[in-house]
Amino acid sequence: MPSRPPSAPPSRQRRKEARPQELTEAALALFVEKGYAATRLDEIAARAGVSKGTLYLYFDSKEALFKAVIREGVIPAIEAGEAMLAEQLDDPPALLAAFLNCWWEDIGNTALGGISKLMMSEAGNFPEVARYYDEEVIQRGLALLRTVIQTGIDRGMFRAVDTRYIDTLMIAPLVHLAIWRHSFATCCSHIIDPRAYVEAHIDLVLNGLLTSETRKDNA
Amino acid sequence: MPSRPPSAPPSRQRRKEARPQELTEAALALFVEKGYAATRLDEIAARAGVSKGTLYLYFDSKEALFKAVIREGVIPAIEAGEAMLAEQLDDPPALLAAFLNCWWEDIGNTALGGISKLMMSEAGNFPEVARYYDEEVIQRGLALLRTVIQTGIDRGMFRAVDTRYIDTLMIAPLVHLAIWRHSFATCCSHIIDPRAYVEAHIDLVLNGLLTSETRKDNA
DNA sequence: CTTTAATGACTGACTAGTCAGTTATTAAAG
DNA sequence: CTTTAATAACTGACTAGTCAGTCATTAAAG
Repeated sequence: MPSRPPSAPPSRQRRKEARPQELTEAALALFVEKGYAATRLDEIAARAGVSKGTLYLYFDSKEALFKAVIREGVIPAIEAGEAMLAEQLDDPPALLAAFLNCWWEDIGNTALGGISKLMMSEAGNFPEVARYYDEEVIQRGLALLRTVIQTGIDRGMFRAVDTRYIDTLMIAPLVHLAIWRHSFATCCSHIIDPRAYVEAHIDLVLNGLLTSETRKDNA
Repeated sequence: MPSRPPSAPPSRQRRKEARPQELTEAALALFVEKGYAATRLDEIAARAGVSKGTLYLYFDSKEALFKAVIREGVIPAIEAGEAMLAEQLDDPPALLAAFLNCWWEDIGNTALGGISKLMMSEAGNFPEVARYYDEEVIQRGLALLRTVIQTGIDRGMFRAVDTRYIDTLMIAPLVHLAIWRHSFATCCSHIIDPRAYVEAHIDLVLNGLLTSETRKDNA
């Protein structure tokens, strides 16, 4: 065994840098699958390829690990949402469709979709985390949606619907699908094609929002 | 101890008849609030006003209790759904609106709404129960919805939308609200007015389904 | 290059506490 | 007295969290 590789350490067992993320990833998967209380720390450690003791080198407690899982998973979600905000508001219907499509592709269809289920399940057991999640993720995301729809209404392209809950109504079927895939989908046959589902949803709500003048009927 | 009270036993401690339901009610409330694994049998028994030992007189195990909670809660749901089927199909739009309203009032807004959350959370841990619930509740309910919508399409009142997931899309926002009220609603301010929410949903999807000829625009 | 010392990531056996499930006992009802 | 609903103390399995020790790696010394 001569000289060490110049730059990259080849296959080490020590991964101080990577460990926390490996652990939170493993924890997320298991928390989503089995729930917080039913997941043992030994399992999480094993899935991450370390021992339970190692887990405690990076996280003070099971609860601290849970919080880290949420916070770490949520930061990309916020960033993804804010990135979408950067788009122009020139064409509200197209922007709404794009927003819903992107939400599914970048959030619902990724590990973040599992966080939706996890938070719904555990909100009651972790009120502080739930409040954080509500304020930093849900309310922010809904505000983006509301802006798009309000613009559409202001420009006379969308009907003057009740705007109090229209944002929630837009996203609910997508969240529902994300949750479904982490619950019943794992044990029941009834398979859903996400693409077709999202497309059908967008078709439905766009036609529900558009005024009779703006919509191009296909009936 | 002379003669007993003529008709009603006044205040007994023994309630063989009523116990099972009292226990499943208590269990449902706690399972929904905290999740299955995080709920202790002592708590359930205490909430039902008995000791843990008594619980074992009526249910063999925690899992058996869980199954009883679901089965007992689900029977009324099936019956309520089937009752709605009995209605005529004369006016699909009105029937769809009635169905969604009734679902919220009779299911989402009752203890059954909690079962939605519970099953979503625990489906992975109880695959057999999930399959039972899927077949006996979800699929049956969706079939009813699909019938209504298909009739509307056949009669030219609804657009010829993709019917594969339209049933799920109709009910998803209501299930979402039911789950929300048993999760984030318990710890986050953001209050939702169910009536207005359901009404806004019906308005949106009816306008999304109706053809341009049939819909009366309010824009 | 080889040896020695130091480091710290990692381990797994252990402790303390929790909780599902059991059972010996009590007491009410017939 | 017998039967049965109910209890409360008990047990054993399981798991969150701890800690004394291991070992791969690095760096200094010879």
